[in-house]
Amino acid sequence: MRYDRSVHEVARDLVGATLRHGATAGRIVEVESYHQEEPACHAFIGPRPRTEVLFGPPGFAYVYRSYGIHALVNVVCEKEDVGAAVLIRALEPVDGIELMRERRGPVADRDLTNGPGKLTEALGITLEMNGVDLASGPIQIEPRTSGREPEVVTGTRIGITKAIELEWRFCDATSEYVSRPWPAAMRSAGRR
DNA sequence: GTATGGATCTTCT
DNA sequence: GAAGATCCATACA
Repeated sequence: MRYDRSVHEVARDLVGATLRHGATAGRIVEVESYHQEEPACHAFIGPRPRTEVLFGPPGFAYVYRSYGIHALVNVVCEKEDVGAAVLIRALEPVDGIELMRERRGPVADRDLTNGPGKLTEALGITLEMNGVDLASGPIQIEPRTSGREPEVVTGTRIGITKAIELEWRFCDATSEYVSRPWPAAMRSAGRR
């Protein structure tokens, strides 16, 4: 997978790919793209110590702390010095499901990885992995080569207060593991 | 089923 | 001091 191109193209291609860390892996079913041109992106205000990875070369992991509690994982895209990344928001468990259950505690299987903070906990991805190389590091991404074809649908991003009009959320409509139900417009169009 | 508040930390005002 | 790319427990319908 090449990451030195439009963050939105990469986001679409990541739906259906596999995110792997150690013995655990999941099929990516929901992502969002962020770009320094819009205010919801951490890179909007320019490079800061916390966000320097966003401005580094593509193909690296940007892991940061959200709401003081959770680790969220992103894939850095576009060329160096451009701050853009794809946030991984939900997975379907594929490998190491027992280990995920141990890490996540007593929750339903559906809740193992259907949120950005949940999937990092289930896969054991921590803040220490900020800046690791996805081509050689502990976190790997395997492009979809066979198996189920995702039905990619787009919508507005979730959990933000700025640039909420941009439809930069990409989901697999065939998956039960998206983090939230579809926006009303999608449901009324006949999707689930 | 929806609604609300707490946990906890980095960054900015 | 406040807000944020969140999750969970609890309360109520």
